[in-house]
Amino acid sequence: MRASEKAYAALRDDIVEWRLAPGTVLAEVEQSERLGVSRTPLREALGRLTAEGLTTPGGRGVVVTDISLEDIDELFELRETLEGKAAALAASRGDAATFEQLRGELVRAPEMINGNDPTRHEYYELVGRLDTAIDAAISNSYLAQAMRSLRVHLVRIRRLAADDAARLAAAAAEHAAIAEAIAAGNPRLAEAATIVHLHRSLSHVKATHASHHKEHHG
Amino acid sequence: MRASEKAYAALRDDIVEWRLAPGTVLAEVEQSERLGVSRTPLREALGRLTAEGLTTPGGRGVVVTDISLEDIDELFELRETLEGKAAALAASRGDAATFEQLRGELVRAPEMINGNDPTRHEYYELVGRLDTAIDAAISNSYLAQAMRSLRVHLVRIRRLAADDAARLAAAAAEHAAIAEAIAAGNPRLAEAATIVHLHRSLSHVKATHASHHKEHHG
DNA sequence: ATGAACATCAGTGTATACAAAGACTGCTGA
DNA sequence: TCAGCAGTCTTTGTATACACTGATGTTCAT
Repeated sequence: MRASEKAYAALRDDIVEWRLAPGTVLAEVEQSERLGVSRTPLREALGRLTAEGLTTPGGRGVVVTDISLEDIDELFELRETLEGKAAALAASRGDAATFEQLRGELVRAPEMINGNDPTRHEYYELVGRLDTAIDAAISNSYLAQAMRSLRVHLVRIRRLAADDAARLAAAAAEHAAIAEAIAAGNPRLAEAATIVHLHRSLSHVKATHASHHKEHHG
Repeated sequence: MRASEKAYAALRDDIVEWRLAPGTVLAEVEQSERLGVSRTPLREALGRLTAEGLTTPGGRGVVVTDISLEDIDELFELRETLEGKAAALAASRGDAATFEQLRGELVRAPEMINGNDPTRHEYYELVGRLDTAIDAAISNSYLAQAMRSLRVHLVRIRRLAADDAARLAAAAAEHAAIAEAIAAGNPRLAEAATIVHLHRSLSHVKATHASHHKEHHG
């Protein structure tokens, strides 16, 4: 594995998993020593992170960007636009059998969620497969790229919300509804189902974030 | 000016202005010598270009990405989604006086187009001001960023289309309609006006491209 | 003549040394 | 005591040397 790739993956992970808090300044020598690479590949990694919006060039060095509550609203506003359109396109252009299959798996998702894997790896992998299927179905590389660049930030936010079993089960049902609409070739329904799902996710995130805040400061 | 910035600006310009044709491989030593910078800042420039999608890592070195006719369709599909949403948000959140002012200027745009400046600098500057005003009005940095990253590719495409006076006058009228809808605070009308404008632009680009193709090969 | 193995080389990936810019500290003067 | 300034020192920006990889061509054996 290339050193720049290694540094990028490590830093990205540290930021997404909140091990590097927003506002942290990433000094080049400090990080290059910590990650065991030289400054050259480290700078390349920082450049990629900045391009993705996970870091931003601040006065001295790059700093980890903040995600405030307003940012989350903005993020979901864009996400609603992009994923709504993507779901509609997938319904128009996608292969019905593929999404019918995914719908079937999603309906049985509660079994995974209540299983004995605390990381819910199997569940998240299934949701990832739905994303991938939509990406492939829309056959629009620019839109797919735009959504990919958004997902980084979403993973970061997901880490803020407690992924309790109840919410996950509800989310699985919402995903199943999206898959069903796409399989049925109904663009407007697919878009609507996506928007409903995103709004519920947003409400959940904001509710959790508010309680976290209360817990820490109240 | 930093060397990396200089290299980035130069390469980006060369690609957007079609001086570097799609498929051209940008070898590091070759380009660094041509631009008078060392390999280190040049690599940073190539990284930024690749992040923006103007170049792509191909086997040996990075190559200038192609823009085919299908790509243009995909690009406008995403553009319709993003700019349609942006216009709607601007209508909801923007300041009416600002867009009323812009509408007035756009109505008088034909005078600029038929003026004696062959580059139509004044006209493009006015259209740019409309874009900027919309960016500011939506107050959504993620959406604004997504649109900015699209505009690079659009400039590249614009260079393909002949910007004849007739089309420019029509485009100005379409822009005026968008500004009017935003000033009136009518989101759905603003979105519709944007979609109409983009479709007409796309038709014009494709028509020009087709005739170019015919001219060269027929 | 053809195929395989090896050598050579072009070109990227990485490390490090050097240069420049900017911030912090301490001093001086009012 | 505080403002201004200079010096130093940290940190980024750039250049270059070195390492490694993959490709290409050549040679030798069959």
